[in-house]
Amino acid sequence: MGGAGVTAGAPTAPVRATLEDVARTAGVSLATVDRVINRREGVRAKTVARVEAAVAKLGYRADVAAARLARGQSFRFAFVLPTGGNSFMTHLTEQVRHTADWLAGQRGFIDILHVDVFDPDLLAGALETLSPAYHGVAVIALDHPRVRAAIDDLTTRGVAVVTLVSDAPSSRRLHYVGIDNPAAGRTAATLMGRYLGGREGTVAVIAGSLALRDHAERQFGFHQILSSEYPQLRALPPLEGRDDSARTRELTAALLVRHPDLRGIYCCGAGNRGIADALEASGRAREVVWITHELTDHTRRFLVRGTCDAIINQDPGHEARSAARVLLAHCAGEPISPDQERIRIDIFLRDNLP
Amino acid sequence: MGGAGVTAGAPTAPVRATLEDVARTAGVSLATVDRVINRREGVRAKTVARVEAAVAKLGYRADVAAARLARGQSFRFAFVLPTGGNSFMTHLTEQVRHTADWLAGQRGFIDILHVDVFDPDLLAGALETLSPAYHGVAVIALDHPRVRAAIDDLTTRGVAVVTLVSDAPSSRRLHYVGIDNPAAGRTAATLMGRYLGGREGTVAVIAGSLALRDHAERQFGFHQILSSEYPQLRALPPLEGRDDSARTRELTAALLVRHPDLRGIYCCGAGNRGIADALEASGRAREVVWITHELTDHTRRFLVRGTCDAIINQDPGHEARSAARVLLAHCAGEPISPDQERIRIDIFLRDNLP
DNA sequence: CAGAATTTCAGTTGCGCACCTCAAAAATTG
DNA sequence: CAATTTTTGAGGTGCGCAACTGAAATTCTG
Repeated sequence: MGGAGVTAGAPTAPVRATLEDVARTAGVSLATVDRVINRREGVRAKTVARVEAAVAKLGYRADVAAARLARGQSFRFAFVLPTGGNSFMTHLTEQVRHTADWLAGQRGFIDILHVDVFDPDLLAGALETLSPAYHGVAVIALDHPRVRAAIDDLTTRGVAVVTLVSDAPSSRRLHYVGIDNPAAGRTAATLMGRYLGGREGTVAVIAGSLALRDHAERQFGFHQILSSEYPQLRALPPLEGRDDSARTRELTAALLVRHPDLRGIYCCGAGNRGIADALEASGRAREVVWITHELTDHTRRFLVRGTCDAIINQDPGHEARSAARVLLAHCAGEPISPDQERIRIDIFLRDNLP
Repeated sequence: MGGAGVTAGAPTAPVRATLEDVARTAGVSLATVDRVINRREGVRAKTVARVEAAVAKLGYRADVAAARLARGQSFRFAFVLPTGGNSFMTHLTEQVRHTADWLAGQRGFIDILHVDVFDPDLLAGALETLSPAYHGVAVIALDHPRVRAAIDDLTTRGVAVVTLVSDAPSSRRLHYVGIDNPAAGRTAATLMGRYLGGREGTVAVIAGSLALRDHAERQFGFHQILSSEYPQLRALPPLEGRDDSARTRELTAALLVRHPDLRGIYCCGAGNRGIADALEASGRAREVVWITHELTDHTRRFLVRGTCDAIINQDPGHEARSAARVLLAHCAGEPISPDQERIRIDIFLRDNLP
């Protein structure tokens, strides 16, 4: 703007135009402006135009605080989270609790329901018997016909459903809050391939369960890139550690014995303590590249110690807030800004830990 | 909670406790509750305790919409951004504009002032002549005595100052919104070292200007890790490309000629088009590991094409929103949640691009 | 052209809170 | 005990908007 590259004069008037200002300059009453603004019917086209001109002229923008207060509506959301669960789920639950705290100031209320989300019948049952008082539901979904049906049913009943962390893509859910899992797997593969330079050898993949859509998708993405871009690395068939440390330790220990040329391990689920134990016990922790998911107290320690080489992460805080924002915006008929709601695939090395 | 792992009964009452509810259960008047809530004086300790007990019992939380409306205060913030500038700065400016849009609904108003932020005198001058009508300022700082003095002066006058992207650590700014630059440099070095496996060779560092604190810090962090962890890689003294593509192309071309054993380039500033051009012209784009900063349309293309190997990024959208949130929270006397305001060091590979 | 049906508009209320005033009540002091 | 100070109550106002009520203006009908 200004000549010398500096424009530090007095700011433009900080006063907001109110509905009344609009009414006055349009020469109509408050009520008429309200009808135009909120798209109620019963206003002549000519009057609408007059009001809209006034709105444009004054740069009127509704005060969201006043609008919310006047509307006086409040919303109830249910977050369906796993019972028990691993560190990541514990973090997520905690973040949902924080989000609930914040939302309580915004006329939004979150109830956390704990369900065994890995059992399709239990999960579907929980969704089916959900109180009709809820305006929205966030659920760690399972891509299973019964669950899908339950989600579709809720949607039909007018309840907004967002899937959280794990999606049910073919359902009629409103939105998915979580990462692109195949892309996360590809990211891990690229990192693995580059870290291993041109070396030949074997790479193992350990999942919690391939019945879980997110684990399967990560594994798929990983294999896709590894086989096409790094043919000198031989990927073993994926193992299932059931997200259990003890079992994962055994699997890892067996791998290390059976494959002296083991160069890398990609863990696309939980049970990381087992992997760390086995790797450290074998004495090959530094030479084997281990890439895993989710930043927790444990994985952070393994990364700092050098046992783990990279962590692919999704930010549970962001996910919890995003789910709440999407639900609230949908129920209040407000728009959302897509790129604020996109959950990124974080890569953490020892050096960029938050 | 529930026996079968499912607790999907009727939610607790969705009604919010109001100030009046608190007054009634505490057996005092609205005015007294107000005095307690807003920490006004003139209330006996015993009465304070009674009110606080009622607040706790009812789980009372002020309705932020109503509070904001009643308070009726509004805030003006100035964002001091560079004139012209590179892609990153253009993105940032756009994101600040979006943020301004959002903030306008929250009784916050942002004016964007364009200044040549690389000239300490101009920048300090702009800060000094800033209208006193502003409650807060976000500025891309320069770590220079005059700028520092200007910031301290604003702070003394009661204006909240946050530094954005580039800090002035020794000033009395309220908060720094940006990444840990030495850590970003270390991250680049680790990636470089790992990507190059055990190979020997030369690594070049290109900065915009080492007089810029962020560039210097990145370069420092990079060298630190490279020399201590990857001694087989020889880091050349940093070059200054002045964030200019043409000049950076020449520098890069000269590097490629002079150092046949050049294995990697770390660019901790702008001017990436020059690097890409020179690398692609030399035919060594695939063998030289190039790591750079800031995800833009250009760097994204270089990454997808394989010319660039990794991008260290700070999210300008997050930074703009965070600066606005911090300023607003400070002025309104509200708390901020630190881990939501922490700007992460993103690593982007071809596979996890947003 | 009267009367009915419809469209268009103005006026009013209240959301929950902050902030203010003034007077009454209680506690403290000499 | 009276005089003084401290604490509390009652009440009001207004923030900007949504939503409702009822009346006036317009159009339609026979």
